[in-house]
Amino acid sequence: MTLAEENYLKAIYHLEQQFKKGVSTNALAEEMNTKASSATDMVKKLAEKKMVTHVPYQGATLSKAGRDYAVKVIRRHRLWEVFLVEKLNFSWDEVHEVAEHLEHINSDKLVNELDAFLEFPIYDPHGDPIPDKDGNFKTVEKIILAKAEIGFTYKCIGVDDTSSEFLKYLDSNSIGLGTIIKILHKEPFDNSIKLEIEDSEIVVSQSVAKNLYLKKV
Amino acid sequence: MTLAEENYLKAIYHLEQQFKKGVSTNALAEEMNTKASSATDMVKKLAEKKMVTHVPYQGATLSKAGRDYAVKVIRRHRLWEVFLVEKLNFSWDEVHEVAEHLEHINSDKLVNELDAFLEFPIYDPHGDPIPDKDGNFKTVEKIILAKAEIGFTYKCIGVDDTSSEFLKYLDSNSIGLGTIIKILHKEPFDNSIKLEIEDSEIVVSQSVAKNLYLKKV
DNA sequence: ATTATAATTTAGGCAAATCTAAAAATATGT
DNA sequence: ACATATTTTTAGATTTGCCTAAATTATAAT
Ligand SMILES: [Mn+2]
Ligand SMILES: [Mn+2]
Ligand SMILES: [Mn+2]
Ligand SMILES: [Mn+2]
Repeated sequence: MTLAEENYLKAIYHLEQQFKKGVSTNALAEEMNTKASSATDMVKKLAEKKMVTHVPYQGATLSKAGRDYAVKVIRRHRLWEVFLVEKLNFSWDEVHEVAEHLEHINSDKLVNELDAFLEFPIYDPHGDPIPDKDGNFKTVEKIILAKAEIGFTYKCIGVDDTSSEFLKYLDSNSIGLGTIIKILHKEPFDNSIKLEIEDSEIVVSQSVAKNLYLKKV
Repeated sequence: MTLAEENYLKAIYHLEQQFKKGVSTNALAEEMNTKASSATDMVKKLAEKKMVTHVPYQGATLSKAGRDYAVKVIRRHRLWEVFLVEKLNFSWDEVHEVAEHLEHINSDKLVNELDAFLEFPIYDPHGDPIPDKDGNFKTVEKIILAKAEIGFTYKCIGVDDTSSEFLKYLDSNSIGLGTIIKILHKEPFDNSIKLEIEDSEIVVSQSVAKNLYLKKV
């Protein structure tokens, strides 16, 4: 598996969560920051390698082998993110880019020893679950802030967007994993939401509301 | 700098130590396990990027920029080797291959934090010096076992060949960094050498004698 | 000083991953 | 149902790093 193939597998995996059907060429191209024609080429290559099934014009779906491989790359990515934060003083907005490269180093001993060194972490710095050596992980029960109910209290347990910009925004508003958030008001006009965080009130936009994962407490 | 370019720069750097003159195309091709025509192509590319100077038919020489870059990659390589041995339970014969990949991840923060996390090590697991953040490192005073003098006592401080086969051979003969070795006899017939190591005597071949670095004690 | 040998470069091609532009298939709206 | 819009695929190029085979240059031997 080449570096590009691994990145495409991961992208297809993530997109399958959203669009339950086959992953469309356009969606894949957008996720990979390439053109649709490039996505088509790669999907055909992955199909030849039995990593995806591809019905022309109907999108791509991961095979068992493809999903297993994607989970393996995701395991590496998230373990390296933990390493960077826990051991090398990276903040959660700095790890993604570097992990994007580290995830492609293919050595079982490396990954499994890293896992042990980190004492088998279950979540990465963004609240995402880390698959174990056999690819198993618990799916996290979570709702998006946009769908939280007024008057209830939630705990922040994850983010969808892991861009540096979004994470720095959260930092500057004292929002992180574990932060307790009470929903005060939802503004129908622009879908913004007023929150209470540690006795102070803030209003967040719709794009924030769609990228923050919560759990009822 | 691409991955291939970085590997070529490192190879040229290492070959410059031996052949003080320009590095020949054939030597470079052999080091890189490619063909001479490929080496020529890459040398021309590196020359365009001002990383080497290339006089056709006369070999390649690193420029200041090229040497600095090579040292940077070597720093990364050796730091990761220390990490693998010190933190992830790798043995000295397992680290090279993985470090060969890790060395290409280009993040100053990553490398400098790793350096600090490892408490600024000076030598890698094979006794090679680790350049600091500014590319400075002490050259190690060392002689090759083949040139050691009969009757004198030495300390093993490095290896030239870092292949798994050679390092495992050393392990099985209780030779490692720091091992004290007395030269008992040099056999002119096949250039083998009889050594005393911790009260036991062993005979090593010429190829071993050319790959072990010693320091008089 | 030629000639033979060895080293190096050039020429032409290939596979991976990308692109633009054009063609084909699917989806949508009235 | 059919024209239009959108999505997807194909066709043809490009770049990187590698190859083989052939031509060129340098080195060694007589
Ligand atoms: Mn990646
Ligand atoms: Mn993450
Ligand atoms: Mn390398
Ligand atoms: Mn080493």
